[in-house]
Amino acid sequence: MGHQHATGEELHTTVGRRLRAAQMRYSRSRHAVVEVLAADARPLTLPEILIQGVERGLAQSSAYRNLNELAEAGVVRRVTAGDDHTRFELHESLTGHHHHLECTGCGRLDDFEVSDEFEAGIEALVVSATQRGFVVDAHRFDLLGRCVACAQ
Amino acid sequence: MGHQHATGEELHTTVGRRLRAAQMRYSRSRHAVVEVLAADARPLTLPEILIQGVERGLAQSSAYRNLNELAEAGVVRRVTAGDDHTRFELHESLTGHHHHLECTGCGRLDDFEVSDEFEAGIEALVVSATQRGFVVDAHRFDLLGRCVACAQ
DNA sequence: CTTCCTGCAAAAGTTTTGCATTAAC
DNA sequence: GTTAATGCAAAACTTTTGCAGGAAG
Repeated sequence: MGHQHATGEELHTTVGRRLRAAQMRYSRSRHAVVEVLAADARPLTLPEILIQGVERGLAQSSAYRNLNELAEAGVVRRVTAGDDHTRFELHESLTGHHHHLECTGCGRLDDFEVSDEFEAGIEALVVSATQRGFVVDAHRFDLLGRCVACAQ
Repeated sequence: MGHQHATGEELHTTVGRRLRAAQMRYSRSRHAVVEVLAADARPLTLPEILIQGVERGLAQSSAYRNLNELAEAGVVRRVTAGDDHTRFELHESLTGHHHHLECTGCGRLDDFEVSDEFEAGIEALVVSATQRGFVVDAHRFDLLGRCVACAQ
């Protein structure tokens, strides 16, 4: 939903290609990680990934290792939020550029897309930062508040 | 620089008032934490705070405790970034609203102010999120890239 | 003086790593 | 068959907590 890759097959083909280009194998546990991440349009914590991954034979240490390796290969992106857990989502080159709604109650993040006008406005800020000698690669924009469940 | 409180005395008076209102004491170690945070216009990690704080008799466990308590009292704000360390800065009610430049090389964050037009553009997004049932309290906007030192 | 805060050391929680075994190609 | 990836258990780190002693008001 809202992903650039409509079918899972297409996604796995792309990921497989990208891993092979990095001399990495598309093993069963990496496949499981990608599958779990693709199932939700929001970043997941390691415990969340494990719940669904364990039944596909995914061990905790492999999950951590896979996520780091997949991030290095440009398949996964680390997402840092307000609580103790690092979160992970598929890379924007696979799902499209988006931002997040972060619930300060339960910690949950949901994907959130913004208007093109807003994205264009960011460009002016990039110029300003560049003038300070900062080389801009990306940006992060989140709205913080209460999700539907936590708003009571 | 860019802070609402020009003098340190004014800052400590405000902080002291805010703590007393919360039935908390402005102890020596809380004073040290505030002083260290006020000295830099960027969020600091706990190790960074300790380096300067130790010589003022600041213990690690007290630093963590103070930072959490000061955050609860609205004097300090937790800032989450890309690495393993939580960062802390003075609350925006003391320093003014701002955003951050985050270096993906060394992890450093620096304060960054944006135009009023950009801030106004965020309001439209808040409306959009509200329509999804999300109650917005705040926002976070960071530019990610390489700081002057890491850009080579 | 009474209550809150501190410091130490131990515990808790998340993430990483060493190494023998297994799976991918 | 080779080489890379896995799984287990142990280690490394960051952050929190219990409790006796000390400081703030």
